[in-house]
Amino acid sequence: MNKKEIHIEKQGFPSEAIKRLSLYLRNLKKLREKNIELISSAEITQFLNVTPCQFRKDLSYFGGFGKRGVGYNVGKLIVELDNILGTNKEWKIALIGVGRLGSALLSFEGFSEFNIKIASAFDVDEEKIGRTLNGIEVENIKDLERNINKRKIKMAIICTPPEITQKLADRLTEIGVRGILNFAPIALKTSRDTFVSNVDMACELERLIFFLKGVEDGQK
Amino acid sequence: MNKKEIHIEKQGFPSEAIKRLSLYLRNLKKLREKNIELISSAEITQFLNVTPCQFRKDLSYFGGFGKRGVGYNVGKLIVELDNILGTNKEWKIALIGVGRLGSALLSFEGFSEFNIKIASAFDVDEEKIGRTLNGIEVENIKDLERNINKRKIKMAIICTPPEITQKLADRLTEIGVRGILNFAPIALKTSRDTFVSNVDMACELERLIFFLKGVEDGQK
DNA sequence: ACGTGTGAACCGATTCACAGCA
DNA sequence: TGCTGTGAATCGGTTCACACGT
Repeated sequence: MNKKEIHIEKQGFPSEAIKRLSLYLRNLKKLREKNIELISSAEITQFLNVTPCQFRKDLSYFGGFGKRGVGYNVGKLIVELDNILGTNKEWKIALIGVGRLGSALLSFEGFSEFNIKIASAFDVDEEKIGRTLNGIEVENIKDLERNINKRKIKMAIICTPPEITQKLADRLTEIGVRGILNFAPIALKTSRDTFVSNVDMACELERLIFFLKGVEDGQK
Repeated sequence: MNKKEIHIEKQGFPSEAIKRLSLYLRNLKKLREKNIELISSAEITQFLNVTPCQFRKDLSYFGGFGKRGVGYNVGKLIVELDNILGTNKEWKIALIGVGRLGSALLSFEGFSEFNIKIASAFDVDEEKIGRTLNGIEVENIKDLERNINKRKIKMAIICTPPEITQKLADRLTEIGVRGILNFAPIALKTSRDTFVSNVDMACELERLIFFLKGVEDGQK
């Protein structure tokens, strides 16, 4: 997944910074649970793969949330980040393709920490349609447009076979879905105002192998 | 997931280029199936989110595989990329954490196109240990070191709860695992010579939401 | 003439270094 | 003094533009 897949006007901050803000938010919430109220950029980045400087820079794109000579108030910063990221209201997402990966994602706990809720699931398979998984009824993909419109859903996760993914993405953008997280091994083409994030697990592994191979070759 | 998570010495080419090579390889194989023998950089990148120029540049890091004024021979380029990426020999991977996501990955077809084979699976859950999923027997995580060493496995996919992930990564690097694909929502810290790729689905979605939110706010 | 291969120019992201404030 | 906030410097990756080979 990659910044270039997200089509955005110039923003003044790197798109990767947003992913890091999510990371910070998650960790701040852990700190709050431990009743830690104050934290410096050096302390919080200690366990993330981020430099203190980058942490401060990322925050500075959105404002000055710390106190010089002191650090950041954990509770206050959580509120700010919740605001910036939109985590303070629930976001409904449709999931398309209830195969193994799809059903794993349906029951993935990790989304809830960011107030993300899978609100609809679709599949082509008659076997799956009508069944309920993790509280969500699997619907017929023929009803995609109708149901997504009805529920005013603006985001989708695609985990279908690659052959049908592009057409699906076209249908989704057609009805106003503006964010797509794509797990199918294909690079989606979408209009400029739709944000796509491709997670290509095979390519990811492939890259690891490449670097591993380099090490092994070097040892020979 | 992100270039900075991979610890590498200066290579002279961007780490992202490797992911793109995988993408090219996958598409070249599709072209070969359609009996297309010759392709230009402009033609192949038409359906990928890559410019012709970037395609040529990516290849040029590893050599000149095309013919000027002509294009690239599909079959020949596949052989070259297979070589560069190490896809010409089978890679064994261990999978740790056979929850919903883990078992989805165990049966993910997409790895085979790159000659990637999940060779071992581990879990802590007594219920799961001993069961066979997609031809792989789930083993007790206590036997992690013994079995990974025995099978000379150098790579792992982690899909455990985040609390135990760091310790697991430490155990893995300890016994010589040098590549980790991490799905747990935590930024792993590892030694310099271990390559880690973090796939953090929640942060990924969070970023989509951020940009969507921007659009909606703009409309108000 | 055509499409590749590549040094140079450009652009965006990260890091540095220090001014500013508690 | 200590840590934040930020313009400036640096670094790395992408894109440009054209020389080169077929």
